[in-house]
Amino acid sequence: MVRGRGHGRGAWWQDRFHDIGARVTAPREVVIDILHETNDHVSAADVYVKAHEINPSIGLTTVYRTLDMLTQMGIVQKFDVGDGKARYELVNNPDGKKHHHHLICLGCKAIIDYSEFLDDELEYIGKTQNRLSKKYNFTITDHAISFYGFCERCRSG
Amino acid sequence: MVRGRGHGRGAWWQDRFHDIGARVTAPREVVIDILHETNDHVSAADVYVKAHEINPSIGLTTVYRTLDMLTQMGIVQKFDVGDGKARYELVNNPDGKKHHHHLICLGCKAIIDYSEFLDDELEYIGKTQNRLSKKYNFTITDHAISFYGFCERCRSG
DNA sequence: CAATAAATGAAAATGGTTTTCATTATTAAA
DNA sequence: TTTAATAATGAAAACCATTTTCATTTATTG
Ligand SMILES: [Mn+2]
Ligand SMILES: [Mn+2]
Ligand SMILES: [Zn+2]
Ligand SMILES: [Zn+2]
Repeated sequence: MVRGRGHGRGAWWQDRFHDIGARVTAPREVVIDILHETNDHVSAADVYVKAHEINPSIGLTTVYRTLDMLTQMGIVQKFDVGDGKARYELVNNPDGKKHHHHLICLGCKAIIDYSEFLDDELEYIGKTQNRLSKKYNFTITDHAISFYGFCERCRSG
Repeated sequence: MVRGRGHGRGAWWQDRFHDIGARVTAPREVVIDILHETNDHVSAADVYVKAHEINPSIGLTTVYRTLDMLTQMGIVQKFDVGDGKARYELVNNPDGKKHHHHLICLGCKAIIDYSEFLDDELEYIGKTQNRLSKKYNFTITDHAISFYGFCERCRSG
């Protein structure tokens, strides 16, 4: 781990960028700031709208490219709710959310984070992961648990 | 063509169709046959190609519509691997697969079914589902567990 | 068979995402 | 600081899975 570079707030991701030979640019900084400021599961278009408010010269293409790159780096988690557009959220970094999973409403597509009961999860996932990777000769690097159903508002309709 | 309700091979889905007032048509029969014959996680285009071989007059639109309808009815499970096209598989019916989850290769997008260790899963999921639905006032109807990683072939490259 | 409405297929539209390419900006070297 | 190399950018176009439209066909019921 390279140290002595990231001083000051918000420098951690710049270190990560330097480590892989990627440049620190204004559009990238804006995108990451936006991800920091929201607690939501945002689409590329969501990010683009906010980025455009901050700096109208930032294009949608760059938003996509930055989100892809951050996903590749493991800084951002990309996932799908079933409405045709990918969602993104900061995860597993100093300023982002910790390991968690989702409740997804099939009605309004709302996403609820949950990170309770992680000890039970650790036990179950750990054991299962071990057995599966052995049995199927498969290197497991990540997992996702999603519960589907209906939120309070959508339960009536 | 017309069979008595609940009698004969392949009639189970026709009953389900009748029950919701949907008609039993040739294209729908072809699509369901194709889903039966494969053990794969197929895309709409995959199904279309096979359907077209059997009956060239069947259109892609109808394949989409049938897959949607079957998903709606819970006969088919639709899900996303991250390559931009939805996948479908028969599930939870007399001729389909039983409850299971997936190992997804981030390299080649291969999907491995697993249904082992269901007793451990039942315990963990059941407990967690109970606690979550109470805490978030959320009616849970389904869940998905996915492990991501790399299959044997993709581990080298 | 006739009446009726559901289902179908071809073509066009949609919409999220990716590609292309000329221009700009970052970075390390001089 | 200037410069050279090249990574990054944005606008527009392309892409492509999925959906919509609509005229036609077909399953179903009596
Ligand atoms: Mn989340
Ligand atoms: Mn499966
Ligand atoms: Zn809802
Ligand atoms: Zn693979």
